[in-house]
Amino acid sequence: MDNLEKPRGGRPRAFDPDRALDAAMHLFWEHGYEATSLTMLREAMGLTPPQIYNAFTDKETLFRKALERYHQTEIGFALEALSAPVPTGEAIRRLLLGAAEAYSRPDKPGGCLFVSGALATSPQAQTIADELKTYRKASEAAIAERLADGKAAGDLPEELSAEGLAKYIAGVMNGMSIQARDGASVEELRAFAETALAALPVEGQKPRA
Amino acid sequence: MDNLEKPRGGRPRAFDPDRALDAAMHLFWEHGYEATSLTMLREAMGLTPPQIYNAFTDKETLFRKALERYHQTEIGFALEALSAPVPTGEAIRRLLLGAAEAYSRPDKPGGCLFVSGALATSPQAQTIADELKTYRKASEAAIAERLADGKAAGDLPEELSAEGLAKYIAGVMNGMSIQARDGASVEELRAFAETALAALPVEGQKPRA
DNA sequence: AATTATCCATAGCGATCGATACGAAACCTA
DNA sequence: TAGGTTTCGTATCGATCGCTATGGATAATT
Repeated sequence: MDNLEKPRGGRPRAFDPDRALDAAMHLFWEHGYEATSLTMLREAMGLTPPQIYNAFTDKETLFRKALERYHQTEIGFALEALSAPVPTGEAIRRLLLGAAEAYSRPDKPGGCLFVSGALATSPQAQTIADELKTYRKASEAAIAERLADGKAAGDLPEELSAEGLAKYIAGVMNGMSIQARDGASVEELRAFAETALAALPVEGQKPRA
Repeated sequence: MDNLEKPRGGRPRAFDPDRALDAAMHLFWEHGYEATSLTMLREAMGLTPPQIYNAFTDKETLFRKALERYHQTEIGFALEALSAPVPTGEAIRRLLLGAAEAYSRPDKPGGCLFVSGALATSPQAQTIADELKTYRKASEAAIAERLADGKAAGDLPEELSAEGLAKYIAGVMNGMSIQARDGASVEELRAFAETALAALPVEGQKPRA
């Protein structure tokens, strides 16, 4: 962490890098990497260009740090759901319902930054698109691992493909992200999640109905 | 259609507008609206800027015509599936399996133009993003209508929400679009579709297995 | 052949993009 | 207090963005 190891001397920063990064993250979340201009970042972060470049190197590095911050502050529900000591079906249920909440917060941009941050880009930003794909693939892999554990625990049928089902669950979350961006409410996303859960090969502890 | 009513006189076009529009469509499909520059369009369409602007007015109009062309030439499977004289479950099945094919053609960009064309944009391109959202909402509405017909025909339980299930199916297709963009094969997308179909409240005519 | 209309190619428009040069200001160490 | 280091604010940089002015070329119409 750069902002922890103050080397020595020099004029102190006149702003809080974490607050600035937070503003940048929300802007990237809303408009994506390429469509977010330095002018927009300047206004949202309340900084001058040299302040931004001195603290975050360049736009690409700023975006990557925004990704890290998003991962740490906005989608903890995922790791929580996948690591909770509950049956596999319940874990996936918490994952999808958590996404329903996280993708439709009123004070946040809709959907997931990992999806809307850079889906279609210019050739110059291909590395950014690849980075986001890596994040999405990592999520999918984490789900697959949880499902494999579920198979080992007897929660899921032995003949099931953990990778295949993980692709479905990750894809459902991506679809929820698009629906959220189209204005779906948290209730609609929850209903979406419940419907998606019906496809799981587990004896669903159905919602109280 | 402008290209049908030749008014009279004048020097004839030295290019085929439909071929040029096709090249533009594929470029927008791959890179999205904003990230596709006029330079890229020039090279792909084999035209000079004045030729493009004379034939298609401006970049935004060109994109809108590309959307129409995409709708007409690339996703006929959807209307076909929804209007086929088959039970509702089979219609949705054809819809999702058709999407699996259409989103992973080797000679085409992955996914759906209506999703990747403009998901996160600059404020200047908000109208374009809204236009794409309108297309997505229209697809969802078409599915909801087919589901309502299915309820009337007794294919689906009466207490089911056609709109809610349509949101799920449309969202699943959006999710498949993202997965296709991440390199999912047609087989993986078909498996995705089959899993998603298991959530439908119909006696599934399961795949021959 | 003369007129009119449309398209072609060359060149370049103003605006915005991401990123910086510069020198003054503000802190620490010695 | 002097030296060293970092950030500050101001003013831009060259490149690319979408787009167009201009004038010659090629057709149908009269």
